[in-house]
Amino acid sequence: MPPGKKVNYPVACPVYRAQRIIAGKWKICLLCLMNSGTKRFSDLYRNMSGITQAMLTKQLRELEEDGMISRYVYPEVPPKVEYSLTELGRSFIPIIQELSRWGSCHLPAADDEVVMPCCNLKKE
Amino acid sequence: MPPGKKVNYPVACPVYRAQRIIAGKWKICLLCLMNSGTKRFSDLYRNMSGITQAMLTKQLRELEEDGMISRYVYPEVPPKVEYSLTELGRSFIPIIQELSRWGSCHLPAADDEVVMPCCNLKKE
DNA sequence: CAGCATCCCAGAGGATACTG
DNA sequence: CAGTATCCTCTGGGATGCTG
Repeated sequence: MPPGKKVNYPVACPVYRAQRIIAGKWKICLLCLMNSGTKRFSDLYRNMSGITQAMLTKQLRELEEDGMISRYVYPEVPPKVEYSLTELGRSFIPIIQELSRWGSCHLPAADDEVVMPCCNLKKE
Repeated sequence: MPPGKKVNYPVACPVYRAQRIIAGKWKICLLCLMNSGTKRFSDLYRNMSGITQAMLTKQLRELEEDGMISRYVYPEVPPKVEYSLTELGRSFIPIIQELSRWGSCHLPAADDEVVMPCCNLKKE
């Protein structure tokens, strides 16, 4: 290997920035669910088994901070909050589909295999 | 949202299987380095600032278990070990490049930005 | 040179209870 | 309904030292 530049701790690299955004345990899942349209908190909660409300809130906040989703609060009682993908969020869906395709082609499937909703859209 | 099936804890899903494989802090970095050809342990170690030998060994073992890289030990003293991408490993490089492109286009770059070697190859 | 063995820690993830 | 607020657990990642 030529002298070249050392690869620094890769946090600042674009690939790693991208990876970090979807690193959360439920992030991809959420993006996939929202890909089919705007969703209420309760919609998401009811359709993800295993997640707690606290965790769901946290993951949603993080996705929002990263600009992947937007949050709209209706001024009502009881509260109503809707989440939807932003442009940025939508632009990431194809990569999720790539990952899914790669995973399906190259790796052994488990018995309890479940395919993310959005990944069934463009399965060639 | 229609009743449909609940999305189970997404560990068994192809996307998540794929994600887990490259989830390690140094995995993508290693794949990128090896993309330019076979590398010795010391090559990798010297070119990644911040990693410890213990950690490097661990990450390499995991990539090997996942079939992403292969390991060849020369029967010599002192030891000489070479690592290289497998077919599977090579097939993942394009996705890394996608991630990099997405990260570069859509996200603010840091000052100390470093781009993974392999990500400069196919930057359109 | 290319590891393995130990010990350690921060933070991601989770359980549970409460509320405007 | 859509959240906070606390507290707890587990594991990915790291530091350090030793060796065939």
